[in-house]
Amino acid sequence: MVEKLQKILKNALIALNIQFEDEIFIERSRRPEYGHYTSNIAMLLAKKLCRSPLKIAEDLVYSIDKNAEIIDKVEAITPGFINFFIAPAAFQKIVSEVLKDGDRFGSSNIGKGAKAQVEFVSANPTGPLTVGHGRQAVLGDTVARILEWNGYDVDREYYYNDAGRQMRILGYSTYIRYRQLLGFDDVFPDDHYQGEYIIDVARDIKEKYGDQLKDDPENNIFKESAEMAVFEDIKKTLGDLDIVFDRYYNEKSLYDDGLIEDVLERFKAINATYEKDGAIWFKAGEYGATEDRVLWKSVVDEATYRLPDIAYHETKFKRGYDLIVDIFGADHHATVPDVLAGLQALGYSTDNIKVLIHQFVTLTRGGEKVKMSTRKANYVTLSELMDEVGKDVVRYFYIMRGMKSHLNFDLNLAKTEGDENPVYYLQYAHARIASILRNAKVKGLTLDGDVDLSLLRENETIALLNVISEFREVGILCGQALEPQILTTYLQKLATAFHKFYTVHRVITDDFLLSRTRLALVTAVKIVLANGLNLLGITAPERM
RNA sequence: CCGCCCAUGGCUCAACUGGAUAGAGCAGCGGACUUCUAAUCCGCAGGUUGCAGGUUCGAAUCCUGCUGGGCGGACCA
Repeated sequence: MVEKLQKILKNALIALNIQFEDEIFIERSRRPEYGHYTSNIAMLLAKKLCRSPLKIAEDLVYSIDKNAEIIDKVEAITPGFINFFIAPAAFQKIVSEVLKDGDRFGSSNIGKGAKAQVEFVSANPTGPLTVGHGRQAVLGDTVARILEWNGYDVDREYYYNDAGRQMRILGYSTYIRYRQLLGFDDVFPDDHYQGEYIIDVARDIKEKYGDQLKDDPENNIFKESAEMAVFEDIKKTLGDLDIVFDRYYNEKSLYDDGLIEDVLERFKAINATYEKDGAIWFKAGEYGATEDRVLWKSVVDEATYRLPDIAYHETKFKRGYDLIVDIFGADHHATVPDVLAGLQALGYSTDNIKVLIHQFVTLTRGGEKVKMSTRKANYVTLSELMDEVGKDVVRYFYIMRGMKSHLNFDLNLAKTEGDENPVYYLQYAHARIASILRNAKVKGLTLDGDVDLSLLRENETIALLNVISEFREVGILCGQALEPQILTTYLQKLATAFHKFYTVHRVITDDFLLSRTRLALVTAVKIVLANGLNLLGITAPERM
């Protein structure tokens, strides 16, 4: 639709002999009086042509091909908008398009099969995922789904490090729990991991090894068992959210493959490093970052996290990804310029890296903040949240706000099954249609047979068709902006348009032709709702 | 001290390269179920878009300076 209008305007410009190279901007009108689509092109041209925008708009309207079948009416309005009123027939056609494309309706091929990678969660396996990780998990997976929907070949990747200090603490925490289970009255250090899950791991070790390891805190079994248990738990939680990673990338392999050393040597070779205070610094400032950074420590003979981060990101290029999406929490945003600077130093263009930074989550219960501390046992885990409110609500709540906003996750609201909960509003629309289809079937009414789409002409019906036709644009916009929240806003709009239609018009009546035609309409709505919900990883129920 | 993000009705949030009269939901008040699901719909009320300037035909959106909040600025990740 937009393309057609652009073409119509383009022809009008040519007819008036006006030069305009950029893409002609067409947007949905805000109000019904302004028609269905609007262009501000006359106002953009006003300065260049030194003429009143309204005059230009009027000229354009005059030159527009009135015979174009999709247009009912075109108006030029002060201060210079051109408003298009679309012919009902153009909207009505959308029904058959939806029915034809089915679960692919709205998808696009703007990705053209390019390889994309989305890296997210990337939490080290020291404990269960928290509600904080949840936002990133759902955001990342939804972005991945949206990219797939737009024709990208997407890999989901989880990057982790099981070699650091935190992991040693995890191992030692397990060891102490093990000792305690053996009856020793060891004191559990305050700053160690106090979660229940550690005790379970310790119990398993005790069952297998008895007290053989009681004086062997360095034994890898503690760390490895804990890590394995934690990872199983993380994967299960993610699986419950319908999130499956294609790859878990261990930082350690960067060392094993010699990539850390390799990157460092190349930095040195191009003189991008220098020594100061016994440490090796990277001239990040020369490559777009604000400050130089230490790459190799002097106090201990090891790299800082920045070096493996850079080496890791280089593998993404080497592995042939055309689009690289990183999802970070606000607490990691400071590392972004360093990684980008590193890649630039290595000679890569960072244009194809999109870094999405999301703000934090606060959990509230009845208006009161739920406090969270990672090491203490008093945080709410993602899996507990799932148990409490279910996958659909969790996914929806995480995605319904823009990622730049702080997310207020209201447990009470999430738990209500009533009208306050926005998830059910969408699902209810879908279930309601399913119910209509069941009733139709009982009465022997199916889509087999003639329909007359021109019967779809009441205000509520046209409004509904208009929203359906917007779905493709929304999908593409989401794919470009990588902002899933656009989709939730749209689906609310679609559900509203349907509910309004439903209260005014009956689908199943004695008029067979009209009934079958409306049945086609609501089936189309059902398909679009299901496609949208599926993109969000939310189930589209047949009954509620 | 420096950097990034945020501030929109009582609450939670929208607003698509800067567009027309800033929109929803919840909470409040008043209506609509003998008809395909009332988890719905309709109506009323609610706003100086944090403050002060600037840019222009036009600003919630862009720029500058404040105020208030979140997160960072480690040889922690």
